[in-house]
Amino acid sequence: MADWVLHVDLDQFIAAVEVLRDPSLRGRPVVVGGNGDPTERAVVATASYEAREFGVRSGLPLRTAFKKLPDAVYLPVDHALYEAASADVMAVLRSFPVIVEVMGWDEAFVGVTVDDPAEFARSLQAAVLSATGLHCSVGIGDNKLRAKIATEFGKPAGVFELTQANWVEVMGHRPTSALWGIGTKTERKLVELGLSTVTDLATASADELAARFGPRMGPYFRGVAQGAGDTVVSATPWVAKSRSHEKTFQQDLASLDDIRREVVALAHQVALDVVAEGRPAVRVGVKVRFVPFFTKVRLMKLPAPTSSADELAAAALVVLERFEHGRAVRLLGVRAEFSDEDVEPKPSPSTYQ
DNA sequence: TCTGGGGTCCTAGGACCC
DNA sequence: TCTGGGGTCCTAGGACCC
Repeated sequence: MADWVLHVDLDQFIAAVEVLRDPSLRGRPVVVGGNGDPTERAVVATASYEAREFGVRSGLPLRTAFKKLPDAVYLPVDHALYEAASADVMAVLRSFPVIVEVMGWDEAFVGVTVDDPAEFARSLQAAVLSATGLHCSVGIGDNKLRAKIATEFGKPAGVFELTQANWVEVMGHRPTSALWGIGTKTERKLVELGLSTVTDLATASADELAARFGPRMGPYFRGVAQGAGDTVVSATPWVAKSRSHEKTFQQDLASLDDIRREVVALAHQVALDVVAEGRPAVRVGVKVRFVPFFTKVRLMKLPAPTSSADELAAAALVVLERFEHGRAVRLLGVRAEFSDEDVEPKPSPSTYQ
């Protein structure tokens, strides 16, 4: 028996849940996003595999998707429906003798001690499918990083194992953006340092990386390229460090009065979440995305912690005054942050194996 | 192409204090 | 004299992920 980290990821989760609700959608290109109106300012939340064949994928503006695929089915995002489906899936996972760490609506790490992790992964898939009608892919790893990356190779509905034994063979030649935690920006900076592949990064100088990316991130990136990762799967419930609401306006806001009114409305929404958390906010932030598309954030420590909607709104207005106004606004956001105290410290990236 | 919404973590610089 | 270095708090910005 050995300890394994499994990563369970539901296939095209949102689209799959919509097909369960309306089986007539099966086999058709389905695009979920915004209010379901593809002429609005919004992006694709999930596209079914049929839609992905036409280049429609998560993050694509709905208007662009509509140009590529005018005949697809466009649906609004239905949070409550997906939350319920997600809870059903997590309950199935928890019915096994395992530790389940939920990572979002459609994915979780599963810590398990078994002889044959592939066989166990297939039993998880079968149980999820029979209980919920949803397919999932499972990555098997000797830590979270490898399990998470393995899942991509298992899609759709498959199982893939990635450990120290096959890491270099599978990952060594790939671009660094294939790693979890390295995106396009960091990939580009690494290429500038002459580091194109995972193996390049894994064998790079830790000192040079620290000089370029900082004392923690530099060595952390190198460790990721070596496949190093956290092995601890924890069922401890997630505790929010902040709560926020933001809104993109279908028409840009030009008047300061309108901007103030929307900030107050967002602050009141945030206050509902703060009250629900049962902890007062200690900082308030305001985000403004000006036309054409540049974003600024200002934050303020509150004179005293509060959960009051009026106090949060008043603070948000004070922060709002600190922006340079004059340009039209396409997005506003308000965020409340909670105290770091009383929250368990997370292991820092440098403590990874 | 005309770019959502909700989060987390790291870095860096200035203010302030000793 | 007008120079030093360290620590902490606060804020802005960047990057990444789902």
